[in-house]
Amino acid sequence: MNIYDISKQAGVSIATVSRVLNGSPNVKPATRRKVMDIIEQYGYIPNAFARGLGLDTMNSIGIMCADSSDLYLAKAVYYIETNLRKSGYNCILICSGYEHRNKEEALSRLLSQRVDAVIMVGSNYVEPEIKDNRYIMSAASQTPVFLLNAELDCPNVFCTMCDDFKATRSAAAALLNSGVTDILYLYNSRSYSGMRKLSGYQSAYHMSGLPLSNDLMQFFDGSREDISGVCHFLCDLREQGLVFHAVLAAEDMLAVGAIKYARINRIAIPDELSVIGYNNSLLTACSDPEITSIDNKLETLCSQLVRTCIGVLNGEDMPPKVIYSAELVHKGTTRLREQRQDQ
Amino acid sequence: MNIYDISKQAGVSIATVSRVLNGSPNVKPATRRKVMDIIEQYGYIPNAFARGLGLDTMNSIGIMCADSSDLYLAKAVYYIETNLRKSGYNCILICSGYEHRNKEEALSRLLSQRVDAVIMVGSNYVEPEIKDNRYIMSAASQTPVFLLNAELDCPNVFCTMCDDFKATRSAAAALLNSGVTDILYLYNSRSYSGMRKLSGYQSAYHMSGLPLSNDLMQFFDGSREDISGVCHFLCDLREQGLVFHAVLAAEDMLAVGAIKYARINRIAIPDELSVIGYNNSLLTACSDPEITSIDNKLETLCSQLVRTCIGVLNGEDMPPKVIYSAELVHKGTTRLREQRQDQ
DNA sequence: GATTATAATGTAAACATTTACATAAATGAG
DNA sequence: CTCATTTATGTAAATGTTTACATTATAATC
Repeated sequence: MNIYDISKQAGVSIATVSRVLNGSPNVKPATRRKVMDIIEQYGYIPNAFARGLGLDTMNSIGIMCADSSDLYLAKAVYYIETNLRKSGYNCILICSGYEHRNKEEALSRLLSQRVDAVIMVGSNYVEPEIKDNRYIMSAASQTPVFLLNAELDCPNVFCTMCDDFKATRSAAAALLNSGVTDILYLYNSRSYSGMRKLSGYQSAYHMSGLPLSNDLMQFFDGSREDISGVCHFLCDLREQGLVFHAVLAAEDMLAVGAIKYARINRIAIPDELSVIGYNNSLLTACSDPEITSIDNKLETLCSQLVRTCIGVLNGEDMPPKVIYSAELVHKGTTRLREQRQDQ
Repeated sequence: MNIYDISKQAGVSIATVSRVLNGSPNVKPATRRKVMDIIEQYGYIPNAFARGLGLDTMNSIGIMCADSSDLYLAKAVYYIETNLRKSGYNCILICSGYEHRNKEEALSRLLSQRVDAVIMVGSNYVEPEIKDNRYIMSAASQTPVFLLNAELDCPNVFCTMCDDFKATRSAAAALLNSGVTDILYLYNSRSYSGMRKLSGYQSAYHMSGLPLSNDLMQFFDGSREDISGVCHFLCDLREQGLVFHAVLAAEDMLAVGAIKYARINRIAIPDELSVIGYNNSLLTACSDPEITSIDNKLETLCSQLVRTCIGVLNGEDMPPKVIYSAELVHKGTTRLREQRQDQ
């Protein structure tokens, strides 16, 4: 069943059928009705591949993320897909994993599918080393690339992100202001944005004039689901004599691990230990007490990213970088003085 | 840049270029090398739409799920995508939401994209009423449909599922055996599988000969992220005088809510209240104590589903229904007697 | 009613592949 | 060296749309 069959049945040319199908205004209402009836009657669905060939697009957009089962990334994918679909786009999803080789492969796969755009979800797609981002720049020369939570200065690459530096600095400063001077910074990613967060933390110490020991910056090298691993990691640090009265975590799951650590060691929260997470995800609500966390406005970011994307695809002039501010959401694991808006 | 350009540069016909591209064995090694060189040199990527038109497939498979930001569904999508990609398929993801109308729309959207198969992720796609499943059956007449965690007897529909009935019955029976006779069954979905779980619970009471009050089966009508809503819901029940010494939850988030409820009311877990979740997700590890939960082998289910799918697409004869058994994973919120394997 | 402008429809080319079939080249057997 | 067989390559049709351009029908103007 193709457009010729329909045209024959309806007694019109294929051009007219095509026009009806595409809602062209230049069709006599009676003709439109006649054609529509035949289409309905036969349950005809136009061939999307032929359409793609003719128009050089199937209105599909590639979404890459390292691991869509990650709570945060999954939410991002959800928001992005939902927004794109409203504008008539379909999403091809690829979970690339965290290894460079696989990211590269995933990207080229999307390009060979001739997607209209590529959206890279997650800060892990941009590495601190420029040469590691070549593959993105090269892709961008063919197809516009949109980065969520990452920054890359390159033509045809559009970034939508939160100011992680400022957010982390602000959170650390709030802790320092409240009198906690030994904040353990716990992180699990050395991505561009991971390093920005770390810098924010360091900057808060700088600004306060307090000394910062390297021991207070700890990298947890484990799975993103291994909460008890985080807990043990902290227990080990404590046994090694490290003293800290706050944990500032680069991800909520690390903060959850810190809560467990505190409970095991009978450390009172927030009196003896403050904990701040990052992302303000569902995990913060599972814990008891609920975890103070930095909310980086994922939903806002995603809808802005999609807006930028649609704009670019419509040929509009769009800003290459949009930056939002994150917000510290106060819950039960901190007792901070009035939040100071630091510029 | 198309196949003609390449053929001209390489001094061969387009058929030969096509053969090289598709790894046909009937190409002289020297020719292959020559063509490959030109392809590399020009960075030629074959047009996927034209290929799709010629072959009537773009090797893409539609994945529908209600909400890919749901922890459990996100994991399923991840496993399925990863497995499909290994076999060379791309995934078009649509988050349909939970409403019938939108599910229907999502499905027809996938069909009009001419996917090779549709995978419906989540028990919510099959409703207890047969007429509500017409849209699936109708789709199946065009394209094979694969259901995860749902059951529908219809040609060209293939189900991969866990025996939720047995799993829930078994968990309830274990609680009853351990001496807890007032188990609150807490659920938040009336999907087919949701009702199967409920039946399992009821069956355990039946088998034990104990009476079962309707008040012990409670439907929580709220968001899947509203943990404190669950907590309040339980507090209200308690205030209304409902007595229960165990909560058997149809989803982990409900169990987390139960933990919060217990903490607020200073109810000791597991001594005064046992809690069992469902899915054995990350949430069970966030809670303290960690939550005993029914693990329905999501990873196994997903890889089996994909195996079935690939088999069907390869024209092999595949079983229309594959059922696995779930497993109760004992953690800190129960103290059960030796687990009895009930058939 | 003729002329012009506009609206509706049709024709045919273009999009870039795959593949059945035809043909040419290479290899092997006698 | 010839003929048969296998291997390699080429030709042309088929896939199902969209759309520029051509043509015809309709409406508007005088």
